[in-house]
Amino acid sequence: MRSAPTILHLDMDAFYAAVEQASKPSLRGKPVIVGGLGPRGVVATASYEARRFGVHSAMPTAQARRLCPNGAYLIPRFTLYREVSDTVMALLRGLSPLVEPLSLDEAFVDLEAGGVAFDSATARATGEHLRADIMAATGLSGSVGLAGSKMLAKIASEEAKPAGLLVIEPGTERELLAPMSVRTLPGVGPATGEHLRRAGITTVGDLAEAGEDELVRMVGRAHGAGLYRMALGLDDRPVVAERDAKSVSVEDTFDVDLHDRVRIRYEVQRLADRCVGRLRGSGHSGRTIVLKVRRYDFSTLTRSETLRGPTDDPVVVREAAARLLESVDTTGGVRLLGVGVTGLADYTQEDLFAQADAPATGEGPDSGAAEGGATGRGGRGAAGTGEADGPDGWREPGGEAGPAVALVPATGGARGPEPAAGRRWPAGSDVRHAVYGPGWVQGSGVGRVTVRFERPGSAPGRVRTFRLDDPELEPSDPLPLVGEEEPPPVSDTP
DNA sequence: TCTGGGGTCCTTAGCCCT
DNA sequence: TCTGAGGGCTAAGGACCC
Repeated sequence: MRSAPTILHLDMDAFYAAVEQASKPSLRGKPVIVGGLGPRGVVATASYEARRFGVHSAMPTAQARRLCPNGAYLIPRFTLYREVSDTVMALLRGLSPLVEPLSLDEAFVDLEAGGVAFDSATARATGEHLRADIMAATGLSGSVGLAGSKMLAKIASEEAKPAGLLVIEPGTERELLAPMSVRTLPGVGPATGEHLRRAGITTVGDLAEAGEDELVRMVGRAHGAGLYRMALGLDDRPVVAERDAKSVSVEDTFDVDLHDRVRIRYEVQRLADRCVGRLRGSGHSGRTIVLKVRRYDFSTLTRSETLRGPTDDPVVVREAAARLLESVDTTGGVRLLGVGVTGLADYTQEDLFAQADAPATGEGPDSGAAEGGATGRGGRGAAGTGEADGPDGWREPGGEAGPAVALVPATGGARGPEPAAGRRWPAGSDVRHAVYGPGWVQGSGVGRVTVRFERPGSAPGRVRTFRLDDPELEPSDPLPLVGEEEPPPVSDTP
């Protein structure tokens, strides 16, 4: 705990939705919902306009549509979010070498280590400059919290939202925390919150009063002791710039529960390959293979197997995952499958034992192809190709995700034939038309795709509709949010 | 109404070894 | 030599976070 508020927490406001509004002028001031658009999708981020309708993160998209039927529903574009995030993180690293990113839109900064702030006044000035710099560089607003510890800085930025800055002066924290809900504290979710509520503990002040022994008795040793310290405003965790990954995993939820055992086996193999692709991409190998199965009733079970040594061999991971699957009863149906690797080694090493006795397998999906497609099915499935998954797991619109488009029946994944229409146009994805220039897909279906032609710096643009296979229309990369010159006005006739 | 994806950390329990 | 305590490892599940 420091004597000056020199730990800064930055939280970008409704980040994904704000990026979409910045890049699509017609959406500014309108409810925008970014997330999974399939039947089992959930909301990743809702703009503040959408939140007024009661839409919030983690809500099923179907429910959001009922609450806010006129909102714009878009799939996430992680390539763009990552670019914007890189710009923001670079600004933070200009303040201090000690920057700890928590996600694309959040980070801690140790201002003291950067030598830019040693007291309240300089810390506040630094935070205000930062907000202005982020706005200038990205056109987006972020909220800043400043305090003497990470926990308090994070609480401060939450209180400052949206587009604000709050400093918690050391010495005032207990008084400030006391009336707040226990749910304000990091690590207190629905389960712990309910547990505490049943014991009559609803505020941080109640927690402090309960005492450490009582809390340890209620929620366990580590959690109880940590909770008590947080209730007193004590938190001495340092800002850590580099964090080693501890596990790598991939999972898919299917639009329709899978029943066919052959298909389930095939999906597990695909996931194993994707997982290895990610594992190799990160320069790791791992020793423990984990299979995750969520059944029709949402009950989730995991099975794991630890190998003699770390591996990044797709055959080894595939076979381990297949063995684990054999111990799982899937007769009621499966809504999610996942494959993960833990016990990571920070180097890649051949697993000679396993390779020596591992015959290459090539089991295909040739039966059981009639069941539902994954919400975000990857079309390639080859190991080592790398993945376009975002850090929050949403798949990029690479022409594969897009339930806003007429869904093509699953045809057995990597080996299936191309969809009849040839191309898919996920809502929100970037396109370029030979005549009209850059735009984005507003929606598609029944053989047509509707495109709005506008760009980050332009006025709201016009909408046009094309055939799905229009040769003049093609997917394109996102345009930068700021710094692009306004293009000449587009002629109204082709 | 029906609940994503990728992580981390903690707890509990069984087993083996010292 | 037997027994118990305790540590390390593995497996499974749960809570939480963004």
